[in-house]
Amino acid sequence: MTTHATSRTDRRRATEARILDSARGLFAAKGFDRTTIRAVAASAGVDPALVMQYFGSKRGLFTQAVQAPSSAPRTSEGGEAGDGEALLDHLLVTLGLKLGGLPDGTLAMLRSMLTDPAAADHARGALDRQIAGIGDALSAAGDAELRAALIVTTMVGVTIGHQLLSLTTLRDAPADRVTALLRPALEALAQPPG
Amino acid sequence: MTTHATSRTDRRRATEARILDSARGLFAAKGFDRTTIRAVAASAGVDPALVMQYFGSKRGLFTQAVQAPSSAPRTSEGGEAGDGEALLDHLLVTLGLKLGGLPDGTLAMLRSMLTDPAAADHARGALDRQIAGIGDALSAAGDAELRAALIVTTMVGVTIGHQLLSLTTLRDAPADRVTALLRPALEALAQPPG
DNA sequence: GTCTATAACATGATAGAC
DNA sequence: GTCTATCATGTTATAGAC
Repeated sequence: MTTHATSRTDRRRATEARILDSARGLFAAKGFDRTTIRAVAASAGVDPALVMQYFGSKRGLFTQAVQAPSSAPRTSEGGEAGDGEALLDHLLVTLGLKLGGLPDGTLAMLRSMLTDPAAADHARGALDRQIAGIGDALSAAGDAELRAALIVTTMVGVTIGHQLLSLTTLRDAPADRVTALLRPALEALAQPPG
Repeated sequence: MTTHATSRTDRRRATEARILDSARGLFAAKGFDRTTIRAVAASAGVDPALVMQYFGSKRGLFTQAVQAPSSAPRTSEGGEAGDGEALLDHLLVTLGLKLGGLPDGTLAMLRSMLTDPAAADHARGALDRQIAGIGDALSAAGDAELRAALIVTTMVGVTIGHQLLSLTTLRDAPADRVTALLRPALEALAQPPG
């Protein structure tokens, strides 16, 4: 009778994943401070102490939850090759996906980054890296990195307005219309001044 | 001996203002959740109970703190007249001021709006109103309001990246260079597509 | 291995002495 | 009017029973 279809460590991994899913969802919806271990445990159907046993602390749970691979598309952390035109296409496609719905891990970080210093550090690092990558691709003239920063912050602003604030005008606008209107603006930022 | 230079109600108003100033600063720096009544009272040099006596609740304190006139320039909640060109100038000047330093009341709202539902409602209302105003000024073709929303969210994103996240590239960039680079992008958003 | 019980602490709010 | 003392609650985290 020791041959079960699900071994002990399998079950352990399963509940661990269930806890991480619940945590991601709650962190994304309410942010770090307002998400309690109790609520995560209840949502996952386990005891609060078990969450602590597995992840050590609330911060550890948050870190693992936002970094976990989960089952969602990556957020373009890969090759930033090609010329400016291809780069813009890539950015707009990425933004289109973002507007369609961001993975909970990213939402959790976005929501917490203004009030939780650790999340702020994490977000700052990720955005700075993205800015550096785009800045390299825009290496044409001076101010390339500053222009890259404005491109990134623009997309962050639109994403926040749409996903986290639900601004009425943005909420029910089709994603492709948003990207179409945004394209000339990003092109202007991608081009060197003068 | 009843003729003091500062009457009783004068002193009351003075300490009330001091409490509001401390609250604004802390709410701006740490957000609603992580700002405690005790910390506000300590910063203002009064007893925590006095803060409750004056403002009833933490929420009441927050509301009065962010809405208080304070001694800072208004955030362009006034006449949105003129043609598109003048509007853009106005927006860029406003953004330039924002980059120079936002009033604590506005910072407090920006910082808390992603995690505190009440602050989110307040911010959504203010931004929706601003979008409607700009949308009227852009009444040229269709999508005017959506383009206005993108203009506003762009500025919000840049402001957050600069003031709240301190993205390294944006932090030490001169404000006038930022506005100069941003102008063509906002112009592109202000113009009807086609 | 899992959960009950509780420790240890911080917070917002209240009541009552001075 | 101002502050001391406290309540009631909710939090993370720990120890020990099952």
